[in-house]
Formats: sequence, C-alpha cells, structure tokens
Amino acid sequence: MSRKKIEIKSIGNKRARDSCFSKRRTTIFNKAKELAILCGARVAAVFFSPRGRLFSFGYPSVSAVANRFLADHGPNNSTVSSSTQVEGGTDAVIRELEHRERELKDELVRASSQSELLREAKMRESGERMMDVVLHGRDEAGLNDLEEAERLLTEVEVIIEERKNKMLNVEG
Amino acid sequence: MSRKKIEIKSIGNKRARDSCFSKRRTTIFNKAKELAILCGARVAAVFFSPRGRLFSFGYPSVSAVANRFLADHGPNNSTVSSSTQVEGGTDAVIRELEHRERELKDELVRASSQSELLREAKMRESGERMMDVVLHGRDEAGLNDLEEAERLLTEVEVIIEERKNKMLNVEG
DNA sequence: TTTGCTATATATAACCC
DNA sequence: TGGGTTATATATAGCAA
Repeated sequence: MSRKKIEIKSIGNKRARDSCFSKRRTTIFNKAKELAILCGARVAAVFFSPRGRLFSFGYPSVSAVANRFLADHGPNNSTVSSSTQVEGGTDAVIRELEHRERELKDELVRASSQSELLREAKMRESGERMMDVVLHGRDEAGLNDLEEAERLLTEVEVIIEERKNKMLNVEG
Repeated sequence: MSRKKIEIKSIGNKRARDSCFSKRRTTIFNKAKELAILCGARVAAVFFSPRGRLFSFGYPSVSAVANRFLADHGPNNSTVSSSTQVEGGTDAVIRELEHRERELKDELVRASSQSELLREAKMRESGERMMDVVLHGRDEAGLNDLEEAERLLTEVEVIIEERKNKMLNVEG
C-alpha cells in the first residue's frame, strides 16, 4: 500500500506478518478511538495475533461495550447480526443498560472519594474473591458474586485506563 | 483529514457525525478484515453508533473470537451470537451461522480438554501481577504491564459474563 | 443511513534498527 | 516485538445527492 500495493492474502514471511499485524493493529485501535471520540460511539475490539496473543481495545472500556453487546445477544436472544447491518431495536434494553452504566459510574465516583487505603483493602479482598470465583467456578457463586466481580472489573479497568492515559500524555 | 484536518473531539453537527460514523466504521471493519486475512489473526469488533445501533464484525465471526477467550482461559462454552458477511440476513444466512457455530463449539471442546491446572496456574499468576500493578501503581509499570492487565481483565470479564448467562439460563 | 466527488491527510510496504 | 524512514496507496472532510 505504499512502495507497492499488496494483495489481501496471507503473508507467508513470518517476520513481515508479525510486523504487519503490530502496525495495523495499532492503527485500527487508534482509529477506533477516534471514531468513539468523534462520534460519541462506544467501541470494543478484540484481536488475536498470529502467534495467539490477545490484544483488546475499548472505549470507554471493553467491558462496558461487551456488557451491552451481550445484553442484546444474550442466551435467550437468538438474533443474528451481519457485519454491516443489524436488526432493530430493543430500545428498552438499551435504556436499561445505560441506566445501569450510569449507576456504575456513580458508584465509581463514590469509590474514588474514599480513602486510598480503604479502597485498596476492599479491592484486594474483592480481587481475591473474584479470582477465586473465576478460577474455581464454584457453583455456589451466585449472581451477586459475579456481579460484584464485574463491578470490580469495571473499576480496575477504569484505573488502568487512567494510568495509561496519564502515561501516554507524559510520553506524547 | 482531507480538505481540512480536524481535531479529534466530538462532532457537534448531527448529520456530519452520523456520516462520519458510517464511513469510518466501514473503513475500520474493512481494515480489521484485511488484518485477519493478511496476518491470520482472529478479530472481533463491536461498535455502537451515536444513535445506539449495534454494528459488529468478526473474522471468522464474533462468537469464534469471543469463544476463544474461553477456550484459552476457562472451562466454559456458550453462545454469544454471531455476525458475518454482509447483506440482508435471511434464514439461509442464519442456518449457515448456526452450522459454523456448531463447528466452532466442537473445536472448543477439543481445546478445552487441555490441562485445566496449567491454565489456572497461568491465570492466577497473571491475576496476582495485575492486582499488584493496579493497587501499588508502581511507576515502573509500563504500558505493557497495563495493557497486559487490560487483556486479563477482558478475559476475566468474558468468563464472568458467560457464567452469569449460564446461570440465568438455568434459573430462568 | 449511505454514496460519489476530490483535494489533502494518513497509513503503510519495504527497508533499516 | 516495536520504532524509524520514504515513496506510494488509502482514507476521508466537506458537499451534494
């Protein structure tokens, strides 16, 4: 696409393939972010590299978008979307999700205002519980546990994003 | 970016915003597809338009990519739904998707038969590192650490969602 | 919502590190 | 894996339909 136009077919050379993936992935994630900011959209992207490594990008976060996606395409909902089109609606579902998201954000604000130590202690505790639930998949783990784990995830993800942004601001 | 360079900030004009979303989304999905073909990667992208409509793209499908999380990191399998090709989805398209999904599930079952202990160990290790980075906010934690933490978060989030969905299926 | 147009802005292949 | 360079290939803002 520059010194030479290439066919869109599998790249044989391993080095070239990996390099291509790395560069294009970066570009696509950047473009996804631009799209989100420019248009007020929510985006999530999950890529597996040729070597099987996972890369993801989300705005405002992968989980926020994933939650909404799963709600639309949940277990009891056999709707099928094409890559360029989607069937209508479920405005009610979307409204509910947005409401839930707002609650989560409020919760975040409250959490952020707490003392760092308390927050850290609570989080570590929750984190351990979360990893336990996730890893062992105990059947006794109820919805509440899972939802609590989700809340923690959201919180952690936001913190990570903040750290990353701060870092990028400093570096860029 | 053409007749004029624009700032990356929310576009006020509604018509312009929608148009921009439509064009850029198409481009990004195309680039994601190119990446997948060129590099043999698996990609999934889920976008919500400014108006709240869902657009998704996956190669080979959104569900295949989502399921790969589970195959790699958890004893889960489930249906998220799928997206594919283009154009008006009809029964034929749906049947094809369902068929493909079944194949992918079989593939997943095989993948899941690998040592769970190894997976668990790897994940716990990653989880501990993540919590450490997040809680202590070590400045030495570079972008790579944060991005790794993000990757883990995404994985965990998917697992939790699946557990929740499974639970909801059983209970309700 | 999407498409066509066209002058620019970006992305990127091939090559280095 | 990223990071840099340079000559091209693409993407795209602004308008119009």
